[in-house]
Amino acid sequence: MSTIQSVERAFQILQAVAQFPNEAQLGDVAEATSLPKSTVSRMLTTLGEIGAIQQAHPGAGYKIGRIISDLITQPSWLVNLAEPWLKKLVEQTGETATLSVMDGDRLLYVAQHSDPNNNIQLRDWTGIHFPNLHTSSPSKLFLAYDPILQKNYLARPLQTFTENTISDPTELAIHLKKVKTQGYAWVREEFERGLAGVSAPIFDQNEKIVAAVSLYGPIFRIPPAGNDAEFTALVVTAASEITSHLRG
Amino acid sequence: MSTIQSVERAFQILQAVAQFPNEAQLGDVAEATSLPKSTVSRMLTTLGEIGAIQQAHPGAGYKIGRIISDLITQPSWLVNLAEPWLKKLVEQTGETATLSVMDGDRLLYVAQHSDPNNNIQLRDWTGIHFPNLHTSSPSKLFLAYDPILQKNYLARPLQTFTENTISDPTELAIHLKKVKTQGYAWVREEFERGLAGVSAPIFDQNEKIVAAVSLYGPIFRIPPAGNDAEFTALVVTAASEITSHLRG
DNA sequence: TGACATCGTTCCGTATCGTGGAATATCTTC
DNA sequence: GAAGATATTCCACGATACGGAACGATGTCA
Repeated sequence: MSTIQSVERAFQILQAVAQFPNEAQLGDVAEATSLPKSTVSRMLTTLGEIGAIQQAHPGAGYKIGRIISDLITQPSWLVNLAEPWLKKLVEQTGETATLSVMDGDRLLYVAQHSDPNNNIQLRDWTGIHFPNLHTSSPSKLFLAYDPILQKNYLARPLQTFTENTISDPTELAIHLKKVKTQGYAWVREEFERGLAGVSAPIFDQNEKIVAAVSLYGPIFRIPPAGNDAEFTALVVTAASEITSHLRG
Repeated sequence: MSTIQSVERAFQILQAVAQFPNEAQLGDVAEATSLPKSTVSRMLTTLGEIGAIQQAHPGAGYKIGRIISDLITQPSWLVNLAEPWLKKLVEQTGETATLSVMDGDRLLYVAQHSDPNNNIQLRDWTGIHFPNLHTSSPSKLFLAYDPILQKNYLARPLQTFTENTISDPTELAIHLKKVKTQGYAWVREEFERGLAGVSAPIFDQNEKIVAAVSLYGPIFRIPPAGNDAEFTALVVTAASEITSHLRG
């Protein structure tokens, strides 16, 4: 099948604009793409109206517009549903809020929000599949509430990452029983030094865990064990409200 | 001026694809955009060849392609030139390497690289204009080497951010003299708790400072004062090599 | 196995759209 | 005010994109 020349040209122009260090002039783009200035002008006008290209003010140079970055943020209904609660947790604590689900036998992070003004940030886990279920708080919840998953997981060797990692299967089973009883899970430097957080489960109408809400941060900002009740309650409440919303 | 329908349609299709939680089917996109399937098919083929849309395999659903995210990374000649050294610093230390320049009377971060495997990350400063020159290590260098900038800056009140901020103009002038003598600048929690790093200057052929290379991280991972010579030397060496390259 | 439904691809006549050179408008510099 | 540079607009034209129809591939069901 043939392709569409105008669309190919539009992306040539976008890539040319993206290559300029600051802002591109129309003549620069025409030169870079070997297209007539009238063609480039019409393309830039179209891309400008779409929002794929922007100018600080009329007459200013051109640069890549916000629409391009918006295309990479791919929401889903659960991500959309949970977003207000994740943002509220960030507002309340300044720490990083995430949403995760199980995808096969690995945890999948599907959304992450954080305070953009914090210099110390967690890396963005969105889209990442995490196999080491015993070392992260959301996946501990899935292990706690899903006996089949837990049985299969404990049958495998548990890798040790830090001195805090719970690698003994018996010890982990006891720990997961406690997680289920209390209805939330903590990790403190069990996967990596400096990283701590708490998670709470989101259930569907069949009382089945479908997702987990988490609040993470660098350990020096996270309340220590024994003094974390308020912080924990925020996450448990958020997850509980999302569950209620999910049930209708 | 008129706009280009095909380009508008292409972005309609991209936005439709972006809205699907997992992968979009051709029929889904046709429905979402109210376009005939043959039109959508031709568009998806074109966007696929460009790389703006991708399929895991033929017959699989469609999702946003890598080209879109590439458009947001905007290099410049200095950014391109410095990139190998910034990446090397990240490899050597695991910390965050940045490149910054002065833009008017504010510091501008133009590039940042970090180890993607670190959970504790610095937020991305790229594109940010930073006015508080006395609290960041690259801008201390500009203050140290540019007497006019220093004179004008010291004439203004210096804001205090932490107990480590040097807010007294006399004390700052003495500190900047030392920075110029030693040829690098450190900050340790002078702007925000937990944040520390070192910077070294890049000079042009006229011995004028044009940019600064920095290596930042959370303070618990950064070598303490008195034990930072090796860490400092890595940055000074990188900046010196870039200067040599710049000079030809 | 055959019928049927659904999805995606390809074809092709048509006319709409995108083209690009030229003219014009705007802005900056001297 | 003139000259130069940059960007915008116009418009005749034909090349391109269009979309319905036909077709091929795949999956489901009796």
